[in-house]
Amino acid sequence: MIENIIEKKCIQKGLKMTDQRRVIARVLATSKDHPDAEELYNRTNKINSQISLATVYRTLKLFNENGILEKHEFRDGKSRYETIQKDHHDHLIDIETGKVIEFQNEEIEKLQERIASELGYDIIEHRLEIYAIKQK
Amino acid sequence: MIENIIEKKCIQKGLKMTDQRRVIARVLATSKDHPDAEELYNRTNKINSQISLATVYRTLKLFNENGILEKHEFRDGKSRYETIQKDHHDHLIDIETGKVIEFQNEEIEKLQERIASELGYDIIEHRLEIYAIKQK
DNA sequence: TTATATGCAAAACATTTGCACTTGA
DNA sequence: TCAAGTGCAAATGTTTTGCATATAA
Repeated sequence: MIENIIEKKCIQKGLKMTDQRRVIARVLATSKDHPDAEELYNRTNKINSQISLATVYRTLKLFNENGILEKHEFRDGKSRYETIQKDHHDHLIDIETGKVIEFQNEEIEKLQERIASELGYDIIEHRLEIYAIKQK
Repeated sequence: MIENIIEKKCIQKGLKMTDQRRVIARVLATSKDHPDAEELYNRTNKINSQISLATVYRTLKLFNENGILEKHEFRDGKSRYETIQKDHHDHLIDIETGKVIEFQNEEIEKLQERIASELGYDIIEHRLEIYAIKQK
């Protein structure tokens, strides 16, 4: 009985584990990029062709609502997903190749906290995306 | 002949000034919020009911491509527009009310430049959005 | 057993586009 | 005049949903 980190979280949350969810969880756990729904549909179907696109969408939504996945909307019109990591990071997107690079910067995090606090707010989440091109 | 700043920019860029574009430009120039296409359609139609939603979309795209408008995609599924200001700013979105607060922070800008540079990139644009709730 | 999940196809939603007609310069 | 802009309706692309059937617990 091979379990992955996502499946463990599902069980913790009391989510019913169907074959479809197990496969989607496995694909997500082993994806090191930021796939969209269609791409996940393609990847899961190589393992089990009984998974519909609708189920992929429903499962992504469920996992996102349960704090298992992060949903990103970079500027290409489709949502991309990533398993939630221990350490928060932001993204730099190469607008020529679409490549996504992750980075961390504690100082920026703190500055955001300070800005929100000065405006009388508590941060729920934030989004920092840098769209850039390779230096020539 | 009453002109606004947007209309001036259009003329500078050599864009043909139709009645529709003039009305849309006027509405944008006097909007202090971040309206979406449908909302702009409603506002322009109070002035001239001969403007179609398709033309609003086409004009927003045109203005955006010509550096007249900024297009934002906050997390509500529709694009919002704002005239480009002299000084760059980012946004804090009150997720309970939808209110958008603008803020500036030079330090964050510089940190981003440094991060991109260290990764070998030049920034084309960036997006920093803080989603927050009022402190209790 | 039974509430919940699924597949399928249709619907929803914001946005774009083809085409015939109109208009600004 | 005539290239460019417009209105309308149809098309698009992503995501959601209604409903009948299937399944985990």
